Amino acid sequence: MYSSSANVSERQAAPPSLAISTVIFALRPSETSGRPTLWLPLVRRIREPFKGLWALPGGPLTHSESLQDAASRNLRETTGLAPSYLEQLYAFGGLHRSPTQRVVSIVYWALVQPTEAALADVSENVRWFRADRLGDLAFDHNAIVDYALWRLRNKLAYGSVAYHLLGEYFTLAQVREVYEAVLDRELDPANFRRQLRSTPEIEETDHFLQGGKHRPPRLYRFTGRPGLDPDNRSTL
Amino acid sequence: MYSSSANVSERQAAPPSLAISTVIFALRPSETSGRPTLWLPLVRRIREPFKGLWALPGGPLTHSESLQDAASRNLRETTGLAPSYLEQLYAFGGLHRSPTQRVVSIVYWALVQPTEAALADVSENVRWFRADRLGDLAFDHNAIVDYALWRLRNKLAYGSVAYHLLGEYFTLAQVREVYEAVLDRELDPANFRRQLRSTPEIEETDHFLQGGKHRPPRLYRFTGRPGLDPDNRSTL
DNA sequence: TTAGTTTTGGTCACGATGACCATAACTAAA
DNA sequence: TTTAGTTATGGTCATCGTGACCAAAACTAA
Repeated sequence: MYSSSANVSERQAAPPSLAISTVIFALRPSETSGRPTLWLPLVRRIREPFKGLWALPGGPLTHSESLQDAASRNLRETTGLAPSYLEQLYAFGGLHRSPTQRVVSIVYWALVQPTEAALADVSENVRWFRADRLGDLAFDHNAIVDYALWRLRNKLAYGSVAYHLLGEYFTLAQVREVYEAVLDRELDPANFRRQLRSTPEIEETDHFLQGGKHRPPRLYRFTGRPGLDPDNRSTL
Repeated sequence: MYSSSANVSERQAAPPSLAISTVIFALRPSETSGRPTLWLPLVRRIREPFKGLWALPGGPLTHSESLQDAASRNLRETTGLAPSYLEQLYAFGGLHRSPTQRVVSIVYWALVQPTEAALADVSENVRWFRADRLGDLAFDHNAIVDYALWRLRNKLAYGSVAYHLLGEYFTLAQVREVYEAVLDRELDPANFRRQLRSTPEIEETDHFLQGGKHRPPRLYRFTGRPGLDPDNRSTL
């Protein structure tokens, strides 16, 4: 995907190549505490440059698909996942991102629900990592993940994006755990509850989560629509 | 720039071409009311497609420059302007943006100060338009400008971007006029003043604006730095 | 029956905000 | 020189959202 058989002079003349990558977030229980934590899938590079290192899923842009379609396809092909949320993150085009070739990467970020994430393909060259323990990645992918995390935290604090990391029905405590995992700080249950109950996009249901160890919490559902990206504006 | 001499089959095989465009905002006094208003420069297309229509300044990405450098150069070449603020807006990659060729445009948006804007080149093929009276533009550039306006309003309400549309020294009323022009609603002078005086990035000076018709207002200056784009993170 | 934990509802002080009033300070006209 | 007009500036007041905190309700497990 990033490789080329052209020689140096031909590369100088050729336009920068265009690639699509995606940062995919999902919640998984921590091995230690069991509390939900942010994870993301990476693929191992099987060619130079950075052969053997882990990298974001990505690939070239096919001629017949839009940017968002390319990101969605890429996500499906590498991990078998269908995202519940997909948004463009940034176009990275620094001159020395790849040592062998000038590459401009248009990066998307996605959220997948835990039921989906459980079905994700895992193989020798595809593995999930905790978002806060990635190690050194190929290219500038560490900086890209950092920026994606920054965006996720922003969207979480401001917008209504947490529900795309959960199933259709959820308890308020589950939403709170998402916030606590992403923002990395504890939130007061009563105050958090008050805020969510004042947002019209959160709908109370008549069902309760059974089987817990304590008082059964009420189940809620999210009735809002995603934001207003240029890609998604046609549907409004 | 968007043209190609390749035939249909060659275009199918070729990768999508990559272009940089910029949405450039500046304040100019309205012809009618004299109050500051948002304007932006457009260039007339001299080739098909959309020959004769107005379009955003743009061009191809040179091999030896970063995305931001390309946007900056493009801005300078078409309008002679140096921006005081420059940020990536979005990568537009719909399949049918151009009828003759698949083009992916990475769009930046910029703010220029009024002293700069007064020096801007104007010619037969470069003209300034009021942002709210553009008419039909080439390609999907109307949608791009709409999105840029949305971003500008967001950054204005949240971040500290208004000062890049003003000179080094400004009165609080001038800042308020920027907000009123961009957000298109009147703001209470006393309340607006209270807010600005509570932001540490606004510094009071010992000078006053002379020559007005009424009580001379105090001059302030902005001491903050722009945000934290991926492009600008290295400088932090 | 009791202890332990979570869910849920409530109070309170505080800061930010919008609506509104009043005075200060300057220009321009009378 | 006086006066009217306009902006700049300072202030009050009610309201709302928020964080800190308390307490009862509801369920499980011992």
